[in-house]
Amino acid sequence: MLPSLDPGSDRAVFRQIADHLREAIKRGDLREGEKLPSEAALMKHYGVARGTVRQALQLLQSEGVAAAEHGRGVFVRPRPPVRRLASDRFARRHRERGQAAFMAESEASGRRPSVDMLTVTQAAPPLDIAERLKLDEGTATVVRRRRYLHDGHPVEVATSYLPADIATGTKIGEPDPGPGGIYARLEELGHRLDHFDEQIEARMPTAEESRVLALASGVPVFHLIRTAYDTDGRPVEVCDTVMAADSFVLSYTLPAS
Amino acid sequence: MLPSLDPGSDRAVFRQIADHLREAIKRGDLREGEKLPSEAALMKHYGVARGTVRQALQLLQSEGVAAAEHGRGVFVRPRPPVRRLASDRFARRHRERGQAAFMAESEASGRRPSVDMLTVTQAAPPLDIAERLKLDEGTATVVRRRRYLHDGHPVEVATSYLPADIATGTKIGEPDPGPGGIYARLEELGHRLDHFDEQIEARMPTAEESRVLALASGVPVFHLIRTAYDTDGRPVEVCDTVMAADSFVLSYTLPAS
DNA sequence: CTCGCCTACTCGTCTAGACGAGTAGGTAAC
DNA sequence: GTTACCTACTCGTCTAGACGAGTAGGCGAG
Repeated sequence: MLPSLDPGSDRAVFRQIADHLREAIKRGDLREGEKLPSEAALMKHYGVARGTVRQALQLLQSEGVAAAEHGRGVFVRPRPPVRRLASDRFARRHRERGQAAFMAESEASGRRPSVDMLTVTQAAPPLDIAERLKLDEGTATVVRRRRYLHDGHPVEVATSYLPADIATGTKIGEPDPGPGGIYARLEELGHRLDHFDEQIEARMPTAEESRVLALASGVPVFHLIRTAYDTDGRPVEVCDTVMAADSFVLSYTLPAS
Repeated sequence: MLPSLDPGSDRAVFRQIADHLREAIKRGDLREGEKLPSEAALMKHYGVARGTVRQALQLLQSEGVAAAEHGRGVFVRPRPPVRRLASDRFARRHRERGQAAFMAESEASGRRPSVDMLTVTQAAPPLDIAERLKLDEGTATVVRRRRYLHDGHPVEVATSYLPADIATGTKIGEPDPGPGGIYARLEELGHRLDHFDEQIEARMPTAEESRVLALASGVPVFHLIRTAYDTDGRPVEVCDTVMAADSFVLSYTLPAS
């Protein structure tokens, strides 16, 4: 099934082995979730040392193509179900049905959403967040942190910051903010939402993020920072979100004029 | 400068070494572009084998924190200058100044943009592109492929597909489409642009992408697929773009209503 | 002064072996 | 039948060494 090494090639042996396995996956010889040949089998097939085989497998893992499981083997990394996030996902019409954005969308796609590790505290935000909220450094905010899961698998951690003068003493400062989520509460408090600015970066996860999101190696994260503005032009919330990039497709509509 | 190993810890030695170096970088002891201790120096400092040191350095590279340069050393990966892409970047008012989107924006941020590896061909698009263009499989399109560079560094490769019945025989089918780029030409041809749909994914690069974009290991890519619609609701262009994720921040405005 | 070579240092690749730890299936004791 | 153990197989970590190849600086020949 796997070809032999090309001794004339100047491509490193471990790269050639990785190429062979990658092709086999692409061809469909090895399907999603299927087990790759064990290190021992590859050593025998190619007649190389274990270190060389491991380099090849390491490469595939860093590409996000394969994932090793201790004691079991190396497997073709299954692609998790993808959530599509549309740019109208925070539109009022969705909110008025009484569901927060994540839950509504996730259920629509036929999956079981849940929230986890919810904490609500009061603290001064990081400097860049304070700037976005147009607050002086050290000004108190209500900080809502939570983890979102999809069919039990963590996919996203988000931290919201709201100026304390708006949120303290309201349902926003409580673990359960009630139907429609914090955006519904903000509007009830007289802060009619006008628009959101969303900034997107992609990078490799920190060790901490890798743990909390249970990420396989070779999976980057989306880092979203969203600022909500009310109709007075005041920023009323900043939400800092880290998402497993293999679980999301983001989608936006851009104006042509 | 670097601490010693904790023999009592159950954390693997190579992870501890990577932790130490990561902390040193975070603390600022090692600055952007600075050289990490050589493998030999780390072997001596920690009293471990070279393989162990290399595992630690490999880990940092896969995190995008460091980058090795053959024969020179391992360096704290400098963060390249970032381009911010706003959601109005294809607005008509920009186009009317006679510059295509990339060039205009790049020069505004004080950098030297250039385009490279430009090819224009006629071919049937991949199936998913054909679907977005609402074309039957096998229908011909004009395919424009190019690479964008920023101060001489490649940052983005893009492939545009336009229905042949619109584009063939126009300036869109020529290497230089003229002032304002292909969107200006489309509008002149009577296809007034209405809006764009942009879909964003993030993933690790393929070997091919890694080469063309000269990516360091540990740098993911943004994969954008943008569809342009005219005022008749007809899709008139699909642009498939792969961007070095460390060189971009994407920014969008979302409606609240 | 310039060019080319030599050398020391750097990372890249590969080998051969050791021990540890997680998994899974069979088997023997209860 | 259930439980506990044993064993074979898997990947994870670490060692010690070899050779290759790219880089950069010094030094001598021209």
